[in-house]
Amino acid sequence: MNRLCTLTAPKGRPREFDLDVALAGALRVFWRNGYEGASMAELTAEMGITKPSLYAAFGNKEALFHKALDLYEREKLAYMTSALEAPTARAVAERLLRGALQMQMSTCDPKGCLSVISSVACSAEAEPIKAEVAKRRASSEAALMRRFDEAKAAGEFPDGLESHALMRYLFAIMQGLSIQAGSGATCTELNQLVETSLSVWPTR
Amino acid sequence: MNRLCTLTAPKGRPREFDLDVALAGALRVFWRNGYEGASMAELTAEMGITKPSLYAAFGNKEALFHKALDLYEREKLAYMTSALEAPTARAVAERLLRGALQMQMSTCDPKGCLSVISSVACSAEAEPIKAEVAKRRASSEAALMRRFDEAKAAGEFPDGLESHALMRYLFAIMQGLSIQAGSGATCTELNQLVETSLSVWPTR
DNA sequence: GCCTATTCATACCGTTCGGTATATAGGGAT
DNA sequence: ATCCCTATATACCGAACGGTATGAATAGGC
Repeated sequence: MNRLCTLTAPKGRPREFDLDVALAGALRVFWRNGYEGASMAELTAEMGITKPSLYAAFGNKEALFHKALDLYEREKLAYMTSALEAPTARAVAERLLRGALQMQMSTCDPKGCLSVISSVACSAEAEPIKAEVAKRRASSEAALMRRFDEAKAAGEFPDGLESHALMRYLFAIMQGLSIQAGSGATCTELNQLVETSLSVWPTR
Repeated sequence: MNRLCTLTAPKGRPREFDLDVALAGALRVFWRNGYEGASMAELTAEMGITKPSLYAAFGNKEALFHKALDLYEREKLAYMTSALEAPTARAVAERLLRGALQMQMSTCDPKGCLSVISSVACSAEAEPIKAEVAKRRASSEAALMRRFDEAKAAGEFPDGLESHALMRYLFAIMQGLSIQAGSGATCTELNQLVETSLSVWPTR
């Protein structure tokens, strides 16, 4: 009864596709079209699998979206957590803005930010989707606010400027960046936006 | 053959609903749900008319959306054009930001900005919608840029700060404002965002 | 009163939506 | 070889989608 690997040969017929590859395909579709704009037909086409395979492997459309959102945060939003390690609040902001810019300049990924797209779209059916995205965004906001609280305690901000307000301001710029990227702004224009934001960043 | 008013009694059976009231209802639905998220069933319910009446009066869903977008710009975005008359670039920005804030604080209107919502959502079918919104936004951007060009010529900006870049920066903040308003930010938080943006506005 | 023109209400069109029942194919254990 | 379990492919489900055909209702022009 010596089993060398129980993971690679579980039981019945092995699946013929790669879970990660399929999920990456699903992410692309959700990213391009939003949750409601992504049809099962387009999803299965891009993932290279049939509908029953999709449902067996991922549950349903909403569960698939959650897994795609996990992948998105893990692979595409990694710069956000690492940016928090920068030495000053301004450096954090710079790494966040440049990270967002760099992501939008990728020619192989869809434009815009999946989180922003999903928090906007759309009808009543997608309310749980919006709620989930809001929850995750709140956690990102909390992390950045903690970092800015440190910066404020270190005296990096002008008097009267709350870390909470500055966090919200920085997020607004990044959200605006993704909106503009999604509606056809050029890399030059997005770069101008980042540079302008950095040039007006408050100093004490 | 003296006709006092050819407009009020055209020919056949008079319509039993008010065009403007119905259009206002359509605007609410598009505003809440986006173009694709708005179903004909919800539209007709909110407009208080039946589907054939809708098609006879407005054409089809896309034409109805265009008319609703016209109404939106006329009634809800009027502050944008009037803001351009402010004496300085900073005053223009202040009126734009406070105008956007005031609109988001209305308790009877949906949250977020219809233009932003429509430019994000959603699938391939809605590509002409995105294009139309992009066209209108470009005209708003051009108007603000002309105004900032004047300001730059008047020496209101620091050296190296282009009016184009500042216009894009201000739009980004307003877009971020509408994103945050649409995902449940409180009036206090949105007000903080506006105040912070104004407090860092560049001066020469 | 009758014709014409327009609106209204109902019922329906074909298509697409997310999701599944069913039968077949393929690998591990015995 | 047989059994068991899982993945595959096809074909299908009811519901909702945007849009329309149809006939009754309601006005003006003659």
